[in-house]
Amino acid sequence: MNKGRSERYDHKQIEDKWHEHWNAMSLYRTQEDPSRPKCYVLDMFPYPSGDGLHVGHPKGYIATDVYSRFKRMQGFNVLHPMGWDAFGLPAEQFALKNKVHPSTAVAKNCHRFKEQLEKIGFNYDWEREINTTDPNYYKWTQWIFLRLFERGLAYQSNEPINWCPSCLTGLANEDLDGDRCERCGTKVEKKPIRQWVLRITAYADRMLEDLDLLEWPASIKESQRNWIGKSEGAMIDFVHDGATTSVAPLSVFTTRPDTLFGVTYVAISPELTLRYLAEKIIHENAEIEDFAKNLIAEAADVEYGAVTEKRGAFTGAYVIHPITQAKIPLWVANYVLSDYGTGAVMGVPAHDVRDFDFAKQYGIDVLTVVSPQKDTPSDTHLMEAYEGDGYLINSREFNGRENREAIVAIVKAAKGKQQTQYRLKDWVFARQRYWGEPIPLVFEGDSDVAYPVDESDLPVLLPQVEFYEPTGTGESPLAGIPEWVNVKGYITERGTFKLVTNEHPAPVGTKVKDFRRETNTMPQWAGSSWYYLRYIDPKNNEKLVDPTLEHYWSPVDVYVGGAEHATRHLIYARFWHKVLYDIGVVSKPEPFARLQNVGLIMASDGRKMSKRYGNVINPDDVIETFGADSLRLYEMFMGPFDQSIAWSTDNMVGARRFVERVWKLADKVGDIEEDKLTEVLLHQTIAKVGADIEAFKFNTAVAQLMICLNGLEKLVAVPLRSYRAFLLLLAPFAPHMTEEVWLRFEESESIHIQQWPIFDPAKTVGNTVAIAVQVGGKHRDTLHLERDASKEDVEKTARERDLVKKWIDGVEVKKVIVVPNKIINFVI
RNA sequence: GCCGGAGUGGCGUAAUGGUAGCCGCGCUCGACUCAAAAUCGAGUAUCGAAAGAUGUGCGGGUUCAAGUCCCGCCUCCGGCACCA
Repeated sequence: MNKGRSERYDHKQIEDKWHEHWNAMSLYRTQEDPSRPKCYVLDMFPYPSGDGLHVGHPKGYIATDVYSRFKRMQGFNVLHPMGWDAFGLPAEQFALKNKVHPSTAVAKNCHRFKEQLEKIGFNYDWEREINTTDPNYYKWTQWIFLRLFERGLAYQSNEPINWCPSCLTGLANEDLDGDRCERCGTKVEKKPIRQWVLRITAYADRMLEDLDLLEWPASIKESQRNWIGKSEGAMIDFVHDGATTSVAPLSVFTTRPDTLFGVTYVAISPELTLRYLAEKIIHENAEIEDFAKNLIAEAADVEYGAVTEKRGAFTGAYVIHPITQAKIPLWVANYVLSDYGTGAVMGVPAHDVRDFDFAKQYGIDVLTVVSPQKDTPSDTHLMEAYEGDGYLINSREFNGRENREAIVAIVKAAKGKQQTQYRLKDWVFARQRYWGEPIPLVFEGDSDVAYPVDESDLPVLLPQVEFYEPTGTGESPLAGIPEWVNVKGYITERGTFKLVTNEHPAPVGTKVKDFRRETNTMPQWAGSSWYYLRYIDPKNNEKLVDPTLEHYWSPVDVYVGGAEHATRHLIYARFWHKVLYDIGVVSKPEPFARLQNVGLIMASDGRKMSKRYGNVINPDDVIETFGADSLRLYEMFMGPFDQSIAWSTDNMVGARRFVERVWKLADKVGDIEEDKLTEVLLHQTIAKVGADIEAFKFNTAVAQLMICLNGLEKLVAVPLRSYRAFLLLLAPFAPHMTEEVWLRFEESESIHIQQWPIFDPAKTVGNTVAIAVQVGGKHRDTLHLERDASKEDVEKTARERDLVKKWIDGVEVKKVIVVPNKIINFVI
């Protein structure tokens, strides 16, 4: 029983002690157990920066910790791992600045991060710790690349890509913030360099469709939908006027083929104009060439997103309308984007605001072909474009038909074809930097035909070198390491490159040749696109993941991280997962069944916490002063989990008080019966806390625990039964203190492997209820009655109350509404 | 411009269409103390002495009853944006 009065609550002593014990007894080690339901709870693993953690970082980790402890107590076999996303530009730049090798810096930073995390008392299974920079890990990142390569999902490109002149590397579209480098804010340039690109667009449709399978926040799904940007429409060809049959016609993409008869010009982007000039499709014309070049230069100058004046010029060339065979003037226009669709649009001024503006400005005809009412003559003097639906006019045999309904027929008549267009672009996957996974490909001689490295030669190790500064020429620093680049080997019958060394000579009779390695590395997103699978089988060197284990643990049940990953990590990981699904490595179509976004913790000044502003709160300091349990409780209590809220050390004090009051309450615990009121309170609390944790409403779960504590404190003596249940409910939030107190009353093992308390719905309600009395919708009195009292009794009692009489005497009561156990309203 | 989300005390916030402000912070008063801190107790939306009235961004509406539902606005946050 009660082992004497408690000592003063010494969080430091208690927390250190339990970290050691839990470690020693491997309390949180996870093993597969097909007899129990599994629950895979995952945090977005951190990039271990040199600055260490601030109090905002662990908020999500605390939530998954609470959730996973709760699920374990409910009988689930829980997988809750942690690791490090340690490749990438930030790590490399940190290393350059501090004059250490990235691998040294990473090791140090990981160590520091782990130390900080351990102080918070997380229940991670550290035996499954992973690190994306570990060759045993990136072997499999490279392996996945080879699968992409062999399926034609990785291709080389010399198209101009986004080049950050400050980071000295190419960037994917997703790494841009408008037209600036998302990392350093520098305006990116278009630069044609050789790149590896992943064909993510091939999966656009499936990624869009399968969003419906996911229990994710609506905002994230919406962001992904916007990012993928699907448009249904048609591709329609306009033959160049006077061109020979060998010249390919000009294709335009349109979502409004129904307006085809309203085309009064066709506009092409300045880039396409230059190409047409070069190919002599447009007659040599220095004026137009200068004009197009100017438009390109201007566009590069203009602030991103700014709406600029529409400008254009007639090129002198014509195209032929696919149905009417009319000659349509070909214009160059600054509002036609070169990298969406075909870089050409059909101009329908009457039914597109942009085309209307352009046509007005240059005196181009406006021809109405859709009229909102049937049999209404067209308004030949439109004041603005009509983008709505209606009936076709001026459209020959299609006149009178509903515009949408006629689309298929018009496309057919124009010999066009239905087509879907996406905003999403293929993923620029190569980086011209040192600190990333080498892309496992080789080239023979000067050829640009790539051969995949044979699987038996994986991983392709990143060479340990002194000098790894970027070259700035667009080449990776690896290109400057000839002893790494130049290799000997042969091409196997499977078409793979097999390395030949002194230790591993070629089979007799094989012709060994010189090859050079691909020197680009992978972007930081590579390692994080599949890491959730590695935790399932972290030591496997034969397979990416054992199928039985994968089948047991997949998918991740709850994934927690910041909303800023909506269109990068969460898109890339879904893409890779679907490829792995197609080749049978994983068994579920989606990696993350449920996603919960964690809101930022802002500094108390309302700004982001940042070293730059000097407003960072270090969790180590908070834990030193208040303890990890208080920090955990406060971060869960501060507000809705997904909302960003400012840190307040004042409010932090409240959490600490709560912990101390629970601690002190142990002194009042006695082996006595639970009275009815306390029983109801406990059952209500069990119900509420469980439901709230499941729903990630930790703030109201903690509030309920406080309500419960307030109730227990009012008792002269606290029944052991009640206190026990309370500790169990609090254990996921405050694992150290509850463990310490628990073992004062129990001979048993840890509180964290106990059964979660069960509640009886019948016991969550008391015998009496408070019923509000309203007269004319206004609150006038409160009745305390037996629960489930009849409507008649409630009304009778209410009518006898002075406070009610006062309002209903002398007025006509038209109606009486009674909501059982809640409210009675006299309608007057 | 399109899409998604949010506006409630001094502050963080809470409310299956059913007593708006639970819980916490702060503040006020009281107890304990030589004193202070800590702790404990009482109070704390606004106006009003009270009765009562008012009150969830603004304006309408539906309903016996609206923070919650509907219509029209305003503001803030996030995504996309000359995307054809």
